[in-house]
Amino acid sequence: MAKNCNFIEKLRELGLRPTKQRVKMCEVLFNREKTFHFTINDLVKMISEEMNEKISLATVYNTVHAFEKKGYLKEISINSDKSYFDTNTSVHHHFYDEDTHELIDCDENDIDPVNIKKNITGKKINSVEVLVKVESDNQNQKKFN
Amino acid sequence: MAKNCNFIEKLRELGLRPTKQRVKMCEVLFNREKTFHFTINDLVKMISEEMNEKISLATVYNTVHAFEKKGYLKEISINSDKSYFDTNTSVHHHFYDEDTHELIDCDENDIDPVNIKKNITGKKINSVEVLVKVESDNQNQKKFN
DNA sequence: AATCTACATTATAATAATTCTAAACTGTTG
DNA sequence: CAACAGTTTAGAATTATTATAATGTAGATT
Repeated sequence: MAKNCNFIEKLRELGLRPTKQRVKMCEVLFNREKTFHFTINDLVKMISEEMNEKISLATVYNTVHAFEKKGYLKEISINSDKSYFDTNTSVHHHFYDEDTHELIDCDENDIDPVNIKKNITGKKINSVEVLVKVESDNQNQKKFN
Repeated sequence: MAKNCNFIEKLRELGLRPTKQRVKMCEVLFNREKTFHFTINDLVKMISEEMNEKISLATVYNTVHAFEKKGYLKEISINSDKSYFDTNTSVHHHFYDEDTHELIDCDENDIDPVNIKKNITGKKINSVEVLVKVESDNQNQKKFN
């Protein structure tokens, strides 16, 4: 769909210099049909699979945070040892599969809007996130220990 | 309220040896009117303030996880660099103050139950958590930069 | 096109949270 | 009270992330 030159233009619009590392990361992150979730580690793997040259880990962190600050990535809250990011930056909720550690988007229609009747005085709401933790439902399959 | 001997008895019931470290941690965590939130760091500080002897960091981690596994502590999801725990293990939601990094219980009546209309097939729901991120609402107070 | 400069990248070190390890210690059981 | 399994401990190891400081480069200026 979008070609490199588009990313170059887009980066410039955002006030980010279109370095080859950033353009590459745009391709990996945004040049696809569907949005997806990833950890920094996932992303490093994806990049190295699609590339002969390597992008430094520090650059991956820097660029992910730059894209996040510009609103093109969203960090997702999971109590875990690592951060998850989402290329879907719209307001939506998640299932988290505790078996596979996979993060899955909730369809907008699958969870009714959360009704917050009372907020904390003097504070404004920045975001409302629902995290539904799920696990395989194998009643038959007993664990050995 | 509950005295040491009660904690000793309680620990034994749970199949946890009532070592002096565990009893001490019970006092710090559960011997109070209100439930509260803490990080491991907070807890270590609380313990050292109330004690002449120290409890090893590894033991604090071990014991917190033991209590969590037994269902007397709950880990709370916040995208952050550290884990938050809650001595309130009932189903309830949270406000997270992004200014102060404070975690505040939602009153049960302040958020309507979350209605999940469609789950993932073959999976059972372990938990549903709402996290409402808030920030001070000072329209008047402009930021310099 | 050569030069300049602020912004970027990089390898590496540093930090922080957490887990692992293996030795020493201690409730509990017989 | 002896024995053993479960615990604690200090410190090392691991993992995720951020900081540092030298080098590289995009884009403006000459």
